[in-house]
Amino acid sequence: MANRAKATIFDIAREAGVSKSTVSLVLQGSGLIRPETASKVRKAIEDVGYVYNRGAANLRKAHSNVIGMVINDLTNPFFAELAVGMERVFQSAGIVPFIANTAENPVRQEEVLKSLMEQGVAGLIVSPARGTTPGAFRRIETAGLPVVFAMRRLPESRIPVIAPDNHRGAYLATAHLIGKGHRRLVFFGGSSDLVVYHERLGGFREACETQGISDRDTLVVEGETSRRGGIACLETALAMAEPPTAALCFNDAVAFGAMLALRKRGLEPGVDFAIVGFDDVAEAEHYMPALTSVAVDSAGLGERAAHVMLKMIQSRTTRAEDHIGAVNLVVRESCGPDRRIRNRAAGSGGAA
Amino acid sequence: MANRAKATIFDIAREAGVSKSTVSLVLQGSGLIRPETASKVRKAIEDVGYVYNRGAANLRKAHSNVIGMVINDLTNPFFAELAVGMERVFQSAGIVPFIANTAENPVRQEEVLKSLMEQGVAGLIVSPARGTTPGAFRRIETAGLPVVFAMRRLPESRIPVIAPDNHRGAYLATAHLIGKGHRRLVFFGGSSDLVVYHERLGGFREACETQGISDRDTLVVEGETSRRGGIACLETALAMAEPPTAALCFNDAVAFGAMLALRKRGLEPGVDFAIVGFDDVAEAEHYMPALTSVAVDSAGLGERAAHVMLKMIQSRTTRAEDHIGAVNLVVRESCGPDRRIRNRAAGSGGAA
DNA sequence: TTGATTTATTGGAACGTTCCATTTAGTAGC
DNA sequence: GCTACTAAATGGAACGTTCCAATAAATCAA
Repeated sequence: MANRAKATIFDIAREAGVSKSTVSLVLQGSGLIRPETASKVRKAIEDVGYVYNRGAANLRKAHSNVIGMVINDLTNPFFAELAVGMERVFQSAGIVPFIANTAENPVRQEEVLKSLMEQGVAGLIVSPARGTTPGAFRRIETAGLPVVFAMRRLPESRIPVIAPDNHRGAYLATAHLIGKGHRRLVFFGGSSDLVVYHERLGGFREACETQGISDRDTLVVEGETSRRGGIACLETALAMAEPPTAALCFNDAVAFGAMLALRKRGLEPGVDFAIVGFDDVAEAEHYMPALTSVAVDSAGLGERAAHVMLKMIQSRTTRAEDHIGAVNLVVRESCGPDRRIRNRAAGSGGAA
Repeated sequence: MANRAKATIFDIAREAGVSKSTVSLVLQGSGLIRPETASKVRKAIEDVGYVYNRGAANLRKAHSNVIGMVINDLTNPFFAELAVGMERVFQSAGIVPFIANTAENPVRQEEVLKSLMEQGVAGLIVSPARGTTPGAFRRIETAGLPVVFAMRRLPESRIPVIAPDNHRGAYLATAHLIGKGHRRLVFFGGSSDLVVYHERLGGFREACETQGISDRDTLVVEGETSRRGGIACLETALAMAEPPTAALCFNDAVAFGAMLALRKRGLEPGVDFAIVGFDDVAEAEHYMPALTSVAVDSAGLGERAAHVMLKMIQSRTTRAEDHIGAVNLVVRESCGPDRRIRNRAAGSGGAA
């Protein structure tokens, strides 16, 4: 069985006593060949341990069946979820997604994109690394390859974007805190080189304005988007003269960090200080106390992105509509009312 | 710029006024071409927006520069870490790893492996899905493609394995619990269709035997390897007539679940009941209480697996030594001594 | 000057497939 | 028995590279 040199359709042809063209037809599941011939060929394929050479095929065929998925941080379950969502729909479309991780490194991203293109992918779904230069996708665009951005967008690009409604999510969360009676609010974590940051911060600010919280009572503490960053943010905030009583965090990791830091100081999250997260990762529900967070349905967005990509490939276009996914605030235990001014609050739905 | 039909080396050749062979040589960085000619060619490449067709190249070249990484569950940060470790070393070797997720589904795994082979990968690093049939890798083996298993092994396979020393890890953890004075121990989570399960359970059992804990005082509760599974395990264990006082959990997720369930019953993990996890994911350190766990260094194992693969490719072999990675127990706060029999314990290192 | 040697460049065949146009065999109509 | 058609199978060219052997140009030794 299985010679050293790998088998080709010619070997199969010889084995089955037909021509290479017939083998090719069988491989493609053409209805033109007689069933008996087909099964004879299929047996030969099995016997010689043949493996299809897609590279050779793509030389003649219009499009390949692989699409590339470029993710900025696979170790963040939030993005991993996104990838998994995409995979679900591609799988049922007979497309194989290859995932590559850029580890938030634009140089690495460049390499990965290049490699994916050379491999002849039919399309690209990208969650761009922080610090991606505006021109990074020019090559790809001029090559006419369909691309969609997921979760993140680039400042001035015309590439379609699939992302959650960050502004609204932040607005809802902030409004909730204000409704609970909080009057001194802080936004924790993130940094301004991310478009998402501005979107979320924008929602936070709008809610404050709308609901009559003055600028002097809102605070913004930038920081790493990690547990560690959250810890640092909380320390900073509580060191202030008139510290805030509630925080909207850039994401759940920051929120977990903040809660940790509260505990360390003997404060109880949700009682002594209200915390709201963003993304609603699986862990949020199981935390102690369970974290109130803005659910963005990343798997759903992944599916959406995959569908958009499928449609783009099918209609051979490189344009598509943006899709802003609905978000909703999942209220759990991490954000009770402001204890010190409980009486002042007209309070919408106020269990402690 | 950039015509519709994609540019080939012929287009570049015309543009630069040289032959296709010269262009090919430049592309490969051959030292044979005059520097001025080379830069002329490079300019042309830039001008026409050329993208290299690796499929065509692989038709003639011996080996491709992509290796496939097949992961059973990308949403588990533990495996994501593994992937990231591998990526680090491949990157510096000029190899592009494509990651594919099987979502613990053997059928999906089959598809993914097939696709990767068709793509002409140079090798495969696989963390096999639960329930993988013994024959699943026969095709690949007869094709002479180098494969290494990471983290998990298949019952009777000759494919090299890179994995942590599960037995020893479990032994260490169990011995630690016994040293703390616990006499009724339980093993939480996992199921017997995983080789890893038997390894870890084996370490647990050996420690119990060696240290004189009778079979009657040890308990095994199978369950999902998730938070949910951990919750269920704890409920089962505490419902018993003479419940255990300490648990070794199959992995950290199970441990988190168990701690959650303890809290729900008003019991304090680490004080009223000792919990040890396995894997030492990032979260373990930040939990409340911080989780004692067996650190396996998954990123390090990933790097190791990548190195082994590199060596296999280089020496054109399909054999390699197994590598069992060192583990160590990271003691934190989740496993104090048995309160009820504190006096009986000779106790090695016994802060509550 | 001539032949030998080195340096730079080139054309052609090959890689494993698909697709098209053609051939061959089989069936129906008359 | 002939033509007209359909169904099944086939050979050849093409896809975009790499590699090898061959050429052309430049340099050197005598």
